[in-house]
Amino acid sequence: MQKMASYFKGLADGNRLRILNLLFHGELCGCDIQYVLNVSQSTASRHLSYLKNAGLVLDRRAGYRVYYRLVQSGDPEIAQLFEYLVMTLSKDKVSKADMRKLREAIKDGACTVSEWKPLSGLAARNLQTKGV
Amino acid sequence: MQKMASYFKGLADGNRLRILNLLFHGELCGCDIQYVLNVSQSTASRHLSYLKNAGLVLDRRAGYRVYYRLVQSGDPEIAQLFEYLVMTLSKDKVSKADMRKLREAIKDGACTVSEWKPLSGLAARNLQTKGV
DNA sequence: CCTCTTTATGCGTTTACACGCATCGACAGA
DNA sequence: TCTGTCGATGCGTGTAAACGCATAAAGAGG
Repeated sequence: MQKMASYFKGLADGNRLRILNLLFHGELCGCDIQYVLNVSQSTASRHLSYLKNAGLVLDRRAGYRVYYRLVQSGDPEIAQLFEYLVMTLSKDKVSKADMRKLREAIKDGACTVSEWKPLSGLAARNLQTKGV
Repeated sequence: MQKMASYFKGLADGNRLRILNLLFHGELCGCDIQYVLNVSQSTASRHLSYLKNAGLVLDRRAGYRVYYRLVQSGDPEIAQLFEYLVMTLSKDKVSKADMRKLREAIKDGACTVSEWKPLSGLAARNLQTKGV
């Protein structure tokens, strides 16, 4: 019961739902998530922290990046929850826009799924985000 | 997206999950919910309020009681969410205990589903709850 | 060692819960 | 109208969350 509440606490925020929606696409590093959501770095990091603590997301360090991924169905309850989320979020307007933005970013050289071209599009995008 | 987050906010608390679990049984008045959860009256009332505002629960006044029920699938997203909850909560230890307590209460004369025996077991239970 | 990129965290501010106590308001029945 | 039962709400307290800014920490690569 407390575990269930913890899962739902993790989902009880628009930004975190957007993050999960992106992670259904696959493993992502923090900077790409920050870029798509267009929030401050600390906000992105903290939301990822909450998702980890809620037991919904795992992370993995690779160099100076950290890659985040969904917990892989240790729990049947989580697996079914993710099924529900995929089904529901896929119809959402914001989710669709985020996915488009993510695909664009990947095409331009984001650092997804460990096969990133280092420091190509990313640095430029960060400058852009900061309005420089 | 914001609507989804609102639903999950409604579910992000153990007591509210317990309430929803009870409401899967059917319409219930506030006093019975308070009795089963064994929380203060204000706590029960406020949680019911949150569930209403989250768009998960409806209420109906009948005399000096208010009956609460689940929103009936106006939204396919809610219907599927409830399906998930029924499936998941039914396996939970606390949920099972609550359901047992509710059935006992109904047998003893609680005011469920509009066919209540007025003021029989209920007043006694309230005194009991208050430790008198 | 120094610098750059990425991520985590301390700080302050604001808002939202969570809880019980006490009280008010709504209603039914005498 | 008076009383009893229910439910909502104002109040105070304590905790947690959300956000950005600034800074530290981790790692890569000169």
